Amino acid sequence: MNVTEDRRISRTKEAIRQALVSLIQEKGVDALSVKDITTRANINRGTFYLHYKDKFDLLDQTLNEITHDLEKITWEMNALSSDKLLNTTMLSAASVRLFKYFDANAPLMKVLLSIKGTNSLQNAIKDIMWRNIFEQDKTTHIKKENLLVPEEYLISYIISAHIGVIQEWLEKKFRETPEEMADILINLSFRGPLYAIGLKP
Amino acid sequence: MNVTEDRRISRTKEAIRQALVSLIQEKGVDALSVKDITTRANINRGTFYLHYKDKFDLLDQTLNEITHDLEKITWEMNALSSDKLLNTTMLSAASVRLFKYFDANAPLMKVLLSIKGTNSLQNAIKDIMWRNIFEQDKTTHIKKENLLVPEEYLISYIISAHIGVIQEWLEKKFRETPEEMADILINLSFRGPLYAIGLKP
DNA sequence: AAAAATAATCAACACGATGTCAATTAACTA
DNA sequence: TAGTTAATTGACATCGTGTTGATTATTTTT
Repeated sequence: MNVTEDRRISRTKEAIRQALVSLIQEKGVDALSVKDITTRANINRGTFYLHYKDKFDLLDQTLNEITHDLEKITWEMNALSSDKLLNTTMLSAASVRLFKYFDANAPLMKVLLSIKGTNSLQNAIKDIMWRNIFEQDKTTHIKKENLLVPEEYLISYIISAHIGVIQEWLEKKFRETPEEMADILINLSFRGPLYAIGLKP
Repeated sequence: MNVTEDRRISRTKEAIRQALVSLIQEKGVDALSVKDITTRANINRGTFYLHYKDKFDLLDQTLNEITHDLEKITWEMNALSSDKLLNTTMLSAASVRLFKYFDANAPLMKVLLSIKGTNSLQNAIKDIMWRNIFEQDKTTHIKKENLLVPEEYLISYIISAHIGVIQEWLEKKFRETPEEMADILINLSFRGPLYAIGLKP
């Protein structure tokens, strides 16, 4: 078996990806046809179907690639952390790295983040965050018997809050730097939104 | 000018609404055609176009009606509150009322909540919550100069968190009661997620 | 460098959904 | 009951879809 992909395939897929991104920015993901994509990508419409079943399959595969990227990043960041402690410095560094990735792929991330369902980026991020923040061999350990509310709602609350902030950021024309965003997110998470408001001392 | 709508129109729109809801549950909103809807609604396809421009227009108008309902509910709840104080009892009652509405319209709410963009239910809820929680003539007043993080991120964080919990709830087969959900949400909001985890004393 | 393998192109096809229209029928309102 | 308005019907052109078989072009292998 051969590991290297045929160059023609790489080129085609790359062209499709670029067309997808640019067209999403222009007309959104709903009003977007296979024909649009292939025309923009300068490839035959039939070629598209050699690689993807339909538009949704393309989005699915794209989602998988992005998810893989994100997992790789968090994995690498974890490897960097010498001690098994969950400290703010490490978290901040990881956040910056992720925000940079989001920034570089903003148009795609916007669309993928807005898709719900079992096989969504939201869920993928949910899994990644859960693994990296709560299920690690670190000092902070959550005891389920201590939970005041059902686990799933706690997760949804925290993850949705974070994704909401990221989405707000992605929609901006002039975005804060990844470093600033990491600060903001850590502030909100650790001091809490009520503190950030100024209600809690 | 006549205020009462022609009965035929009411019937047609009602049939379309019902067809929309049932079909959304079966095949989702993406794989859903005007033909599907009109067939299920037992009306002529042409009739659909007498009332809506296309599928998205139908979703838009539906969104507007839902938004209107929600605004009416919060308005009524506010009127009930005799004093101008923002107390937990009132908040809880309002939450219960809203959760009941979500419950009764679950299939539709699921879809509408998953739609992003300027004209989305997410944004409508954002506006409503903002008006009702932060901008009222009550004791709690937020001073923008006290904010630790930019206002928009704070809003996104809080609103997204709440919507995330609601969505998690809507996806369940056997849902907690509106009363239980109101408790959960108030617990998360006022004591904070970290407290709910058991990390904060 | 030639041969073998495989990807991309092209043209054509049937199919289904879309949006519109004019003429007709049916139902509602006043 | 008369007048108004909504719904139906059948038809139409248009567009995107997904597939196919034959052909060309490019890449990989030997």
